[in-house]
Amino acid sequence: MKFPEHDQAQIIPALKVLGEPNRLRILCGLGLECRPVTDIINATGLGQTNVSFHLRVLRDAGFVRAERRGAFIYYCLADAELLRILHDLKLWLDVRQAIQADQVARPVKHVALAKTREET
Amino acid sequence: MKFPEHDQAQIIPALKVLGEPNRLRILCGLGLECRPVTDIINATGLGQTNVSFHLRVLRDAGFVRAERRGAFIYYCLADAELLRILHDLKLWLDVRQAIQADQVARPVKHVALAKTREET
DNA sequence: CAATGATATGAGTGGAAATTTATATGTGTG
DNA sequence: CACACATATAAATTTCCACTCATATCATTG
Repeated sequence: MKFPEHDQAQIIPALKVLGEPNRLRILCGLGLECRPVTDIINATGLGQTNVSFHLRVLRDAGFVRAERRGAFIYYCLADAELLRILHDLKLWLDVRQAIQADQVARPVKHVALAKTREET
Repeated sequence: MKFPEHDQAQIIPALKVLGEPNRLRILCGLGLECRPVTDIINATGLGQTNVSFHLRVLRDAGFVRAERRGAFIYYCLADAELLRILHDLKLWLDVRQAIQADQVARPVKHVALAKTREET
């Protein structure tokens, strides 16, 4: 599979947005059912201003939708499919970790970069 | 779909690693065929030390494999499947962008956050 | 083993991004 | 319309991370 720079440039911002712990937490805490900001603040324990900041980033990135109802503003996932993609990544990482654990377990000769001088 | 904090903690580092432009460029430039570092340096135009730094991050994350052959060290993708996941994300973003462009096109009433005072 | 080339590591620095502090905007309610 | 509440924005601060500079390690070759 090929991945031209143009496509890279497209996903980079998305990866940056998702790669921030509090932001991902907010995102994953959100379902498709919309919730007011105060809920999110309580659920996460983060400061109001901070939550607001992250919500804006998530909104700008198109990951969440905002909807005003009276004095409140409700947020929800723009598309739950995103979670599936993240889950895919998680599964891949699981497999990877298993493989690497295995490679460490039986001392195959693979790379020896940056060797610590034990025996010379 | 559910995404517990434990799973989030697992993917965060991966997202961080992938979210850096030069790193992603190195990764995507790499195929399954291994290449020595000098090749990567030339291909990217980055400094040797910088490339080395990013390669270490990629290696620690399990995204690339390193293999020594004589004085050279060859790097390649640990698993091309990763590119598929990134591609999945790209496709999702494509769809998202189309949807949002559409929503901007016809002025449906969605949110009006942070209104700029044009008419009052 | 001296010298050269390939790559890695460590300390230091600058800039960007996250968080906080302070304040503004917007909305129901008496 | 004044007040209280929900949320957003701006500026200031802190935290983090990519990049560079200097140097170390490792392998090859003479």
